[in-house]
Amino acid sequence: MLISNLCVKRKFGTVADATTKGHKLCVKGGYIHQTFQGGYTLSPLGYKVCRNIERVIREEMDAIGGQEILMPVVSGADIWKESGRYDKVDVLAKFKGRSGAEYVLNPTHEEVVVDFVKSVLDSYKQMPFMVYQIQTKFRDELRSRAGLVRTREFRMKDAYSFHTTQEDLEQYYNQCLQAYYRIFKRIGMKNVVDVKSDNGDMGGSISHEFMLLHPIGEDTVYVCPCGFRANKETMGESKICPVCGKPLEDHRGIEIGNIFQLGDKYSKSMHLEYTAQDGSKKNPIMGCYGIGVGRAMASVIEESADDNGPIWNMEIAPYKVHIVTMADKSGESDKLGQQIHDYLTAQNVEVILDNRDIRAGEKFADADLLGAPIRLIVSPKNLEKGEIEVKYRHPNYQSLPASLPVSGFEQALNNLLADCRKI
RNA sequence: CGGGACUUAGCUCAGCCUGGUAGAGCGCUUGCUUUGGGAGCAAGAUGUCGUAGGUUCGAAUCCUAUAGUCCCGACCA
Repeated sequence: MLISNLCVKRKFGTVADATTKGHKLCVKGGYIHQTFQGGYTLSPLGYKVCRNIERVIREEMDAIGGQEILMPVVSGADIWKESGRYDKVDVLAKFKGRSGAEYVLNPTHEEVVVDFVKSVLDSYKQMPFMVYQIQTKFRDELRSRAGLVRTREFRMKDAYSFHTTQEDLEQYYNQCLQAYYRIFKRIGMKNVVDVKSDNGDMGGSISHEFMLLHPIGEDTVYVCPCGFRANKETMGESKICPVCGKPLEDHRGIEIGNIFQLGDKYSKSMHLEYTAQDGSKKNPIMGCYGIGVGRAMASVIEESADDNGPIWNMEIAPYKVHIVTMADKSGESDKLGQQIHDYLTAQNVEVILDNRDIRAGEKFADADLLGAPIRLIVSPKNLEKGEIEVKYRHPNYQSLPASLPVSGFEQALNNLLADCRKI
């Protein structure tokens, strides 16, 4: 891809209405564009990051036996009335069709998934299983905030598991909890903790929130050096650790995921039954597991960025390699830049080439905003030495080579990419 | 949903108090000079001044209504 053709507008100067560093960089770098209050269009750049995060999520969900499905954004009001949540969930957006039929925009999909599973589940022999989707949610919140951190429409991974016993649910719930840590680590989050939380309108018993500890977070997390953690709601007024009795530390947290043990709340209210081994009809025990994809993306930028732009890792960077060619009257730099670009494209490596006839400073500033982990600088100065200069955006890569040979760059680049993926 | 602020060029804003027919910087187009961290000079294009009413000879400017956006708070499966 040529940077001049990239359908992304990077901006100079002040970004009005952006209050956090990450939000500013998302707008400045052209990752997102606000379409309405709480609703964003993802540019090719933003959507690449989003899809990379989703790929990691899919791999980890599949690894614990998840089966991907796709449910509709809209559903009839009937299933929400059946579950009893139609008048209870105030973020539920309701509307009517021309015929007067009542619809909802699903803010979460317990009702829809139970309706689906009713069409599938007959016997205890089919359980346990988990289905998940990555799809758009709409929640009619009164206010959005900080770009993708808090929106009204957003991409979400929501997973639902079905079990014959509470013990089986708990075992799977812990598996899922571990999978969540793997996901957050792979997409480059550093300071993530899980805290016990209140189930609220979701019902059920145990639930955990995954919090990225960060000053811009909207939630308060209490953390004890002994390892105990809880969110403010579940602790009430107490600020003393119930485990060791020491005072708890306050942290702000961004809630990037949550998992719930739902029990039989939905399977019972919506009459989802299976035939047990003894021939009796029973309601499955359910768990549900959510991750906000856009919020995860915003959180990574908040946590890992410098003043010039986001710092992506190899898993989620929109482009892995960013080639900058410098002014060169002989045309040799552009020629080699194009060769490297074509080689990487053929290798299925996401690469972007900046061969614009503009000053170096603007190219570097743009490269910082795109945040590719590997930057190759092709210039007359470097060509004289027979080298391609390499710069790394991610601090973990700084020990890697600072240059590659021009002759045989293919092999050297392959090795470098392999090394980067390992770190 | 309570409190506060805002809406003028693609973006960031000035102009409004004191009414007289639209401005700057950035971006964009063209040319020349530049070219290792957002360059310089010159020329050029771009607006129903959020929308609808009202006052007035005349409204971006004053009045009313309405829509949208932002911030703080509350809310948040």
